[in-house]
Amino acid sequence: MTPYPVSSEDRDAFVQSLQMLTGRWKVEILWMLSGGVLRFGELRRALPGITQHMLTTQLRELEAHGLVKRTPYAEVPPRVEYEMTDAARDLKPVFKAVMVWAREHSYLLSGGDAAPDGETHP
Amino acid sequence: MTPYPVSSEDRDAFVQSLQMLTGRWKVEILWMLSGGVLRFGELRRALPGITQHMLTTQLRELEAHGLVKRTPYAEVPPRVEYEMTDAARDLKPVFKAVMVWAREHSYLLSGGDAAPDGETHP
DNA sequence: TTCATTAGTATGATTTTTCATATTAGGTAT
DNA sequence: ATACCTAATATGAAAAATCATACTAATGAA
Repeated sequence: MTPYPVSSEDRDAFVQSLQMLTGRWKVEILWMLSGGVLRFGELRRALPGITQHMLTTQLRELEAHGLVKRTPYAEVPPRVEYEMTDAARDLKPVFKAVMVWAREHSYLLSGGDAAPDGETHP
Repeated sequence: MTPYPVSSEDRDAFVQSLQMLTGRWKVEILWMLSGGVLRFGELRRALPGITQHMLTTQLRELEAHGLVKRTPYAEVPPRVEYEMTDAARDLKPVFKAVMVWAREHSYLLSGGDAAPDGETHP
């Protein structure tokens, strides 16, 4: 009915999903957490350059979007553990699809060094 | 070798690919262009709320990233046509993977109305 | 001549995002 | 009592993204 291959509802869902991953450190945080549970300080040390404030806010946003689970312990000094949710783990096919695309079109990415069409260096 | 399921190079490629689609109007522009070639003014009218300046800059960024092709004609008044590139069309599997995820986890998205686990309202 | 049209560019304001630094609470160890 | 440790908050500055408005060039139509 529309000239477009997808509905505008689907487009909106796509935009929303994209926004869950939009943020200076979110993908890197998820990448770290894909290795297992980490506490706040470990995450901080694993992400050189991030400030405490940014780590807190990015984690809170990920948590609000249901991609990260936060577990505080009633201890002193405080201990708070972070881990991926199942929803975040289910993003793997998305990640894979992007990687397939990125490999196919690596010439569009900076830092890489491939030619547009099955071309290798002589 | 690493505790992570993907390499940091893959993570960087993922981040870069994501950034190509990051921008207030980029997905909506691509969505419009998925219906076929459009000239600047048509695109502008099709995107209520966008300013000329934003449309220009978003299109230029998409073009620089190889997702949009720009074809200016030497006419007066000027005519410039925009269309998706093959690379942009190849993003379809990514779009599909995100949609599968979004449907599975629609309770995480705002605007929707599904329950977390195969639950419907009584 | 004057006006209308189109795809921009110029300029500045506003909003959002990110960064930098300091401070806090409350137990534990000394 | 004092210093220490951790996760977090407070505050303000800087940078980036977005928005709002006005202006331009060149030709054809009136």
